[in-house]
Amino acid sequence: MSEEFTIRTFSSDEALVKERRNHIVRCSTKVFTKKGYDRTNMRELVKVCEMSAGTLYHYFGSKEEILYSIINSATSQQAGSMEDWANELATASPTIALVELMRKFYEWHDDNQNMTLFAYQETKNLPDNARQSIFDSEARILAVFEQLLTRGIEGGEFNIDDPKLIAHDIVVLGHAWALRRWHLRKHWTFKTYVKKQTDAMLRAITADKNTAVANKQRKESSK
Amino acid sequence: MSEEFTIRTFSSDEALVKERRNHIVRCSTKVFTKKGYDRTNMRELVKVCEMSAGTLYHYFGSKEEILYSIINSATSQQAGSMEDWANELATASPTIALVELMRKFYEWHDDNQNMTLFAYQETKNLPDNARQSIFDSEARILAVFEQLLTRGIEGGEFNIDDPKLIAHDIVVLGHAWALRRWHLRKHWTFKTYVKKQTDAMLRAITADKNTAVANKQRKESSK
Amino acid sequence: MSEEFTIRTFSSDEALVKERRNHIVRCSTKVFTKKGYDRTNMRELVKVCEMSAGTLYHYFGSKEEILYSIINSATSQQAGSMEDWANELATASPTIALVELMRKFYEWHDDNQNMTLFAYQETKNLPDNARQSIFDSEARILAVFEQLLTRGIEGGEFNIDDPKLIAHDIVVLGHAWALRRWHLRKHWTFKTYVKKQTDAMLRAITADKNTAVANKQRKESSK
Amino acid sequence: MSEEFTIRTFSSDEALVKERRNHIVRCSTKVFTKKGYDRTNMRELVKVCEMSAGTLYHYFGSKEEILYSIINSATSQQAGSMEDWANELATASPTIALVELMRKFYEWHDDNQNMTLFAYQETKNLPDNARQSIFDSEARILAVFEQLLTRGIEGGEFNIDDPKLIAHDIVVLGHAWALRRWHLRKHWTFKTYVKKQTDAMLRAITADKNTAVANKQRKESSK
DNA sequence: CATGAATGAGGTTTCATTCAT
DNA sequence: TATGAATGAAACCTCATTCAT
Repeated sequence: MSEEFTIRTFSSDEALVKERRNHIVRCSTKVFTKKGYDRTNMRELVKVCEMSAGTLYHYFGSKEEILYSIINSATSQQAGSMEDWANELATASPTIALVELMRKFYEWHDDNQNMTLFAYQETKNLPDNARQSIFDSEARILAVFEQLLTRGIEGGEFNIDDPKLIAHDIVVLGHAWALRRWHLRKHWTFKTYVKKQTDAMLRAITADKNTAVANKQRKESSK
Repeated sequence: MSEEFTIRTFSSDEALVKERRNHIVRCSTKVFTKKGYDRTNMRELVKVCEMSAGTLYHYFGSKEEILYSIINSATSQQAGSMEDWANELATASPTIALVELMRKFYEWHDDNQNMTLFAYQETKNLPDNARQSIFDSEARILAVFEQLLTRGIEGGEFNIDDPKLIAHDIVVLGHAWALRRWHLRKHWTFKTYVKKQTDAMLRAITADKNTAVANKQRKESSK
Repeated sequence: MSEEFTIRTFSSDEALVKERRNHIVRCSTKVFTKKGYDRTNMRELVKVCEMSAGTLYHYFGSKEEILYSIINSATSQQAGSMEDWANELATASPTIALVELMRKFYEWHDDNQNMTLFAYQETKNLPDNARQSIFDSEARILAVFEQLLTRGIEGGEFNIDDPKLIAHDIVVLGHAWALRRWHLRKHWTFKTYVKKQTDAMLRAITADKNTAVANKQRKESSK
Repeated sequence: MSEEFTIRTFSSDEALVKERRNHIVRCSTKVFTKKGYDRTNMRELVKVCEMSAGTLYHYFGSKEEILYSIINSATSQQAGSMEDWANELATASPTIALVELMRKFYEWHDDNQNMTLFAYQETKNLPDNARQSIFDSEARILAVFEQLLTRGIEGGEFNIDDPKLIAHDIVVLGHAWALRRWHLRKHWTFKTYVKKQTDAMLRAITADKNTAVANKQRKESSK
């Protein structure tokens, strides 16, 4: 089993380390996601972080560790938000919850378009254990959708074979808004994109009334 | 309007230029898509092409021009194949044609997984006019699906609001097989992935019988 | 004449300065002699000294001053020990005293192998006045042997042209045990090395009986 | 068993590689041995070699590889010379041969004083396999003296217990001229140093006449 | 047309030392 | 007195591209 990917620091003041790393991640995210990892050099990074190279290397051991932190921070923060939103919608009807959650998810990728592409680009080049950690956050996001879909199936509201795959499709179509903005922007605004994808998804997974009733009865009789 | 992205050569023997460029593109595709553009250096490129640096620079003006050629060659070749297949299926029923075309398209991305991610990664960094040329090929692929969907709608077989968006979704879910192989491979084989996505797509867009008849009539009465 | 090499401090409490400097020298000797001067950084030094960089720089003005102190401390301590031992052996027969003194000297270099090589390596790079100070201690060690040899000559026990050179050879062959351990360890243990070198030395410098008597007479008649 | 220490090159023209490496080694030896390995930077090295950094790194993979080449070149060249001289003296009497060989050996270290110290300093920091290769050359030099001493013993001319140790002492006292020049130069010129060490060595190892004759007879009777 | 040696700017990272706290 | 975060010059090495052969 591979060890956790660790980030070097020369400081032992945990609060300070956390603060400085946050600062560095926040500042470098912009330039990294805009220009790409390899095309951004440390000189530039240091400039946007408004610190000296030496200071930066007190809190990170390498450029790659910063890369990891940027992607990991974005992805795990996203996963956390999704889980929070899902909790808030735990009592809403699956349909309403799904619409809302998709909207939130798609909004995140609208707000962080560069990050979405950046994560696709650079996760590949991370060391195994670092990549695994990113994938874990990704999995949490997929799980949020999958659980909601499963709730809908159990309630008879949705009629889906493979909720895992549908969860995956929802996520991919959200990413697509960021990954393929050049094509999409020509034809749809963000609002219409979300609306249309949400509608299409609901149409595809909503059980028709007969089926819904049948499903519900089947569930209940099997208790 | 921006000028076309041109590729420098010192040779005037067009046939030779074409042959050498093909050779270079073919040889360097593998190493570029595997290791990434920035992480592949010219020394390695020259080695896999089995030529000297000087020769390579006779037929290409820069590393970036090779990058462009690789992506452009792959994308336009893909667009060409899609158009050919669509022509072959021009008389088939839209449903059958769609299933077949999706399978072909997904197979392409299964066979060229690295290329799919590579194109997403690197197209961004190309100069405007080069990027535009890639996008044009992408647009041809989308058009193939859109036209087929439109044919289905016109024939009353499909019931779709926005065939452009559906075409886009089909394409994105094909790309996903390559982009997200780490997640997908855990749960589905290529065959089941294609089957499930195709089925889901058909379920979502196929008009139920009543609707189909109604659609057809409406279409015809509006002529 | 060049000024003495001085070591900066920001403190005026002499006892504290002495204590702290001793501590630093003692702690850093190990890591310096093991890894080399240039390959040991201040971070590591500060860690083994269990103090902050700031504190360390209160008692030393630079890394080089620590280097000097380490070598000087070792060499002058060695010189002191040799002088003490020589005094203890002042009444022993020259032969016995020499055997004993060589053993002590060789033992020192067996116990401080890294230091011996380190002093050879780094003394060269010290500023002139610092180097001179090290050389003075070295000279004291040579003097101990030279005086003992001279006593033996005067007593007619040794038959030597140039006791200064013999003293030098004794010292060098002691250093060799530390400098050339990789070669020597293959063929000899420390014990046999000392025994053999001592025997060889005695054989080379001991006057045969006739010569011894003649020498003694010559000396006395020349008074 | 450890692999050989290899030196990277990007060229496949062996003759050119050899020539350039020779040039680099020759030029950088001076500056390296004068200032030390760590205190000499690549900028300076490149300047004295009159080439660009890129060119230098075509023929060596790292600064350390140059270090190795410098030491290895000097040591193996020295070993070669010693073997050649020993061959030329193969028919001379052991006493004459030893005197001559010592003179040659000491002259080498007089001519290459910086190198001698440099080799002692830096061999320690080389990787294992590189260090081993240096030690092998060292061993060849020791073997030259040991074989000569053994010839002298077999011919009854020398009376030595352990020729390996004597060989070692001869070598160390030669090195000492370079390592300890600051002390030695105060008291002896090179000529007198060689003369005195040679004389002392002969006195120590030459069998007295009775012993010599006895040795010879014993040898012959045992045939 | 083909070669591959040469370039040198620019890449990432380290380091001894200082000084505000 | 003691701390350790901050500095920024300078370290080693790589690279796309050229041009003499």
